[in-house]
Amino acid sequence: MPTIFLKTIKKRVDFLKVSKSGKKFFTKGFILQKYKRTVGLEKDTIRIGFTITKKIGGAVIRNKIKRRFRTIIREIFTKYLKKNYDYVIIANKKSLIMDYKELKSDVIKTVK
RNA sequence: CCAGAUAGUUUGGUGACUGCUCGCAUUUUGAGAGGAAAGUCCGGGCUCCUUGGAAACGUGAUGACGGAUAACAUCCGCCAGAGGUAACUCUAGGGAAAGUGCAACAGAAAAAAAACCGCCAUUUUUUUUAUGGUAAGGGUGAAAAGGUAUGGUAAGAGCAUACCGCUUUUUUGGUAACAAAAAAGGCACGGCAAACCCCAUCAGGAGCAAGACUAAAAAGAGGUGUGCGUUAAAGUGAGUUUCCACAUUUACACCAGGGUAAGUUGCUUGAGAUAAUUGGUAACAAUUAUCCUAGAUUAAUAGUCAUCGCUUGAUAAAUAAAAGAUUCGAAGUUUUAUUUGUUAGGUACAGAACCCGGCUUAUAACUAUCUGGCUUU
RNA sequence: GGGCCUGUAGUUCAGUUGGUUAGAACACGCCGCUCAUAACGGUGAUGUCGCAGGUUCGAAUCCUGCCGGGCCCA
Repeated sequence: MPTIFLKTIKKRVDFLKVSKSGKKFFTKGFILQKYKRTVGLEKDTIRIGFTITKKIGGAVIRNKIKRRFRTIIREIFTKYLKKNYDYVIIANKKSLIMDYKELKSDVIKTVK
């Protein structure tokens, strides 16, 4: 079993690729997009990105949402996430009010 | 106790588990958001345009006076005006006697005055009408060419006098704005310059996505046409024009072709912070000592849970004071204050992005001093 | 991060420079025409001029500060 690497998506092009050709899952707090990469440049890595628009709030609120999602992913990625996949989470306004445990269970459901 | 004014401080703590960025370094240790980091409204540093010097015009900004500062539209002091019972606050606060312009409607008249209703005189004479005097009163308007009182007059009027205001001059105080006093002038000189403008002072433009380097690729050094020899051409500085100076020999136009955003650097030691002393009313300056205090780039500085603070409301108990009823007294009742427990909330505004000095806006809690009012002694 | 533009009826725009009346078209309401609808004709309403201060006798317009919307950079 090779070790799994976690990386973040940083380029705009990658985000567009995921949103165009990936599968979408909707929940109360966020939208998840999933896409399997064909190029084998980075083997055995999971890449994840976050999209939080300016409509949701100021910089403080956006940062807080991002941190919460990041910790959730860090806790669960070894168990649930598949390698060679790209994930993008688009956050909603409700994700700020929602409970941490509730949000975590939602993420696990959609990732499967 | 209530209401207000000014100045300042802080930005919750502890623990557990799981984590992020940078530096040293090689497995551990050190550091890690703000008073506004915000808005991008001003002023600088820094970089490029770029390898010079000056003048005129134009454009923009600022505007009492004196200082502080690298600089400013900032700050300090002071003056004037306005607001407030007061503490205190606010003011784009030069020039309307250089010129041009504006003032709808109303009103007789909106600026070298003029006369609608009036008032008065003369003529006529019951009145009307006409001519002249007048600007007290009425009316219009945001604004009507000093105000009040007395005298004076045909009626009136700075026509005269007193006080106030205004203008000019002198003296005194002050660095100055300005203030005070005295004398003179009978008043000639209304408002708007955040209308054009005039005066004084200042200002080149663009911005760290500036700019520099590395790698890759392509080009440079490809083609065609036109003009061409020191008298000239075009260039160097920015908005325009002109003058001087400078260095250069090819210059200009068109066609064809390439590149589509990688990395490093700029990047954090600076008009730096803290403390003391000295000078200054103060802003601030000088000297000495100590300290190094974020550098990300889908963008770190935290997430979850527990608990303790702080604070608001509800509720229960205890203690203290007051009230009226009953009255020998106590318990009990109501109100207020304090303490303790339980429970439900709240714990702001908000996240560095090259760096500083301000301004403006958003906001939680606390402290000190001062002012006014109420109550008690 | 930096630079720039723009906000007026329900919608699309005039008016702003140069201060004293807020307008046009479409849409909307009512009436007429029609057996009925549309079209057509008549008529009517519609605005804190993005918000808050200041200058002025007077501000959509001039000045200052906020708020919203949009664009650009290598």
